[in-house]
Amino acid sequence: MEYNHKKIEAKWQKVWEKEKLYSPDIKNLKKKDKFYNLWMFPYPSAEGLHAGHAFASTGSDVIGRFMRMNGKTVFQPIGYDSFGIHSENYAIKINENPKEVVKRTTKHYEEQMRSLGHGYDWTRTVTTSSEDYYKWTQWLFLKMWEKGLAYRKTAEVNFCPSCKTVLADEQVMTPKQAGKEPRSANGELIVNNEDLRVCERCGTVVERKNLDQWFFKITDYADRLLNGLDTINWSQRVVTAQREWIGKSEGMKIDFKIKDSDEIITVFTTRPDTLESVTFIATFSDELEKPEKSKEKLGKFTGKYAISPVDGRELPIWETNYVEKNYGTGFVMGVPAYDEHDMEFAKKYSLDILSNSLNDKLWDEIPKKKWGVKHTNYHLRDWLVSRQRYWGAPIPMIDCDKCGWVSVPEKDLPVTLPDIKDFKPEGNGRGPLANHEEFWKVKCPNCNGEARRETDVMDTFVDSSWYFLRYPSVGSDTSSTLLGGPRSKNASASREAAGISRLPWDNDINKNWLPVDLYFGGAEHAVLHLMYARFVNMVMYDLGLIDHEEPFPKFFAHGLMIKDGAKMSKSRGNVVNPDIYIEKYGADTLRLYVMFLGQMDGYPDFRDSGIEGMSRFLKRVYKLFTQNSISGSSLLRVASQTSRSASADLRFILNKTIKGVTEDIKLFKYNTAIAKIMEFVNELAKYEVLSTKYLVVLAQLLAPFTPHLSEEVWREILKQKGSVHTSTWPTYDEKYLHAEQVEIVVQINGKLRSQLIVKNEESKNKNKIIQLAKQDEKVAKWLVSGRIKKEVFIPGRLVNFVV
RNA sequence: GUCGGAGUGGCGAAAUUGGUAGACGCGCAGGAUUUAGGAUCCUGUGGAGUAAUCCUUGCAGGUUCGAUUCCUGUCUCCGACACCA
Repeated sequence: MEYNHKKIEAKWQKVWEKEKLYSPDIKNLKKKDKFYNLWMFPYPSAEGLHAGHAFASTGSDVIGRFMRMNGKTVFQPIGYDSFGIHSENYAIKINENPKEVVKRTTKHYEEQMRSLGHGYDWTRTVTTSSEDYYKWTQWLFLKMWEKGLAYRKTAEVNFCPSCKTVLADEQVMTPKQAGKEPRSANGELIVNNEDLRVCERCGTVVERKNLDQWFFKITDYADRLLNGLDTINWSQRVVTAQREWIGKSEGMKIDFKIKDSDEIITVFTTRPDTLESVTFIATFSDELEKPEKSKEKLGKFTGKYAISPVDGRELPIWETNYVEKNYGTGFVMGVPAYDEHDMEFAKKYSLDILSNSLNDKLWDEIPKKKWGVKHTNYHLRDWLVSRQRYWGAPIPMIDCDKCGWVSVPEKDLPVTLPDIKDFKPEGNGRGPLANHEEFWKVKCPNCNGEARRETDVMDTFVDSSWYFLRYPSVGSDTSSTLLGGPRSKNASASREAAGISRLPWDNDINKNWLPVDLYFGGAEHAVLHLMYARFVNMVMYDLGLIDHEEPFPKFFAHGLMIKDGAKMSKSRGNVVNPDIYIEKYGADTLRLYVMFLGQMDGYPDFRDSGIEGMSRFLKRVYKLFTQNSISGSSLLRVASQTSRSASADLRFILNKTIKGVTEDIKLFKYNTAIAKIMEFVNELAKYEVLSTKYLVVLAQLLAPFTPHLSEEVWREILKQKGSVHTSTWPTYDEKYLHAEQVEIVVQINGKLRSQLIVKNEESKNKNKIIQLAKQDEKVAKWLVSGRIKKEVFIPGRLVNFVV
């Protein structure tokens, strides 16, 4: 019997779907039994999934299957982050409407993800660009507005000249961080400059523009976002990244009077204890050249002086290129003696340098004498959410000459994104919808007067900030019931008509299923999606709409797959298409291979020769099952060994393997878990006839990694009841965890000289072992020349003679 | 610059209260089978040496009976933040 992966995989994928194996009964649940297993949903790109996605998503699937076999009710949903710039940019490139493109790409993604054999609940998917989803994204905006967390202001913002839209601070990074070659506005490559700030999506150098934009007040949540980090179990590097992005620094705002004027300027400092050594005041300048790395500091004296509140000294005020306009107050007190930047500047412009001793008392004195107040400053800025693009959720706001900005009433949602042909961004500061009067010309919901609808759409990261709250309720008729209200569809429809407040999720369902038990995803979202989602979740919590403050108590940051020494990307041409390998070797082989490559949080390099080895392994495994068709007895006939007590040996190996594999999976150490399964298989292969119990366990241990093959042998060969995936994970017995015989290492001066094979019980007997060791030929040779100064004995492990 | 993480065979990697370095796999070599190739199976495989033995976890030291593991210094690579006051 040959291992026919195509037949086996297609067969069980159908059966599982028919049996609803991965669609839990969402409403009947004991909370302690649930396991909400979430993988960051992908945006459906035109190229389709690559092997890197397979690596990450399989890592998530393995733990889901493991938890299911450990008695949990597992809910593992999947969806598409299909709204936004990433999808739209591609549509523009091929000159097609994004709506049409997304239809195609999501279909392709679904086929690919199904072919990988992941245990997704396909009855509950989410597509952020569908109307029944984005109306709730708009609803979210309304909640932000009602709570005073959405506001409009003119600010200097980042503008991508290629994407022709503004970007949030988090979406602007160095080319390296973005993984892009930097380009100028006209598309030319820029070489040798690591310090540029580019668009996260396209790598184009961003411009700064003063524009009127919509923001979410995430800074109101800075402290809670920071403190919450202590309560969650996340990969350390992500916590650190988020902490640094929030960038809390505690200090003071201190006022300085300006000489011969009523004006007052305020500086922010974290070192009020240096106040007595201030010699100048520095501020930003719009004219001076923006600094680049190691560029020298420039300054221009303003002619004005500030007065030191401590001693009345006159401090020259300088415009400089090293003070940030958008950080603190825009004014810095120059303390050359205690700050290297100030020192550099002071030296260059021959400013005074004063090094009075530090004065800790100033922390109390300054507020007392009303010179200043305690102040905490954050690096985090408010989240700029408007985009001058087409492919996103229209911002549900209306601008009325009489009433000002008025929100669209909830009952009027969604504000439907119209089908238009001219969806390309123009870069004039307004989105494509601004060209469509039929879209923006509306009556004011307040006064019924002439008004204009907002024509910007929302940032993609708003779409993805709440999708995990939606999944469990998808497909339930109750998904849009009143908060705590009756569940009947009619009742909810009539209330909907009446415009009564509703929720995007079923509250009863969400109470049971949230928060997410394990969130699996890439670390590149540390300060983007992961922070936005926490923020939105906290707002929902404050509104009393959910009852958990942190959406992801546990987050695992997986690594990134590498090919030929570089991150997979289309531009490098090193993208590995999993379809080819699934076709040739099967999903199980691919899954097992990518899990075996290296650590889940590492950077494994994909190789063709490696997957062939894995294919050989699975063929051997399959053969092991088909050849050993059931002895029924627990006795073994040994094929290639003349071993003493084969049955006891195998029992020891069995228990050791179960223990090791179980512990490794819990720690996401899939590579070593698989290595242990391989050792087990190598051991089993030595026997001609095997008791079923070993094969049953083998099928189970493999099940999270190779779900199809395991199911095939479980049901068809081992004739077990039900699915292997709902079977109970094997347990081990401590009493079988010691081998009959153990090896004792004998060292002379710490160097390995011999090994003794002894009975397990004897291995802990110091006198006996030392005596045996001394008698050993190889050891004796080393002992003749010297006198034993010391004998070190580690029970069951080693003897070391110091001579 | 600051703060993290890492450096182990030809390759991907294992190994932590300090106790056989290189598990598992790839690759390679030899053999069996085959008309041949492929596939499969068996054996070997860190380096040097006929061997005894010596050397080997980036480098240099230290602690210890014993160090990939702990300490000091140093180099390299990767990541986060970066003129943040």
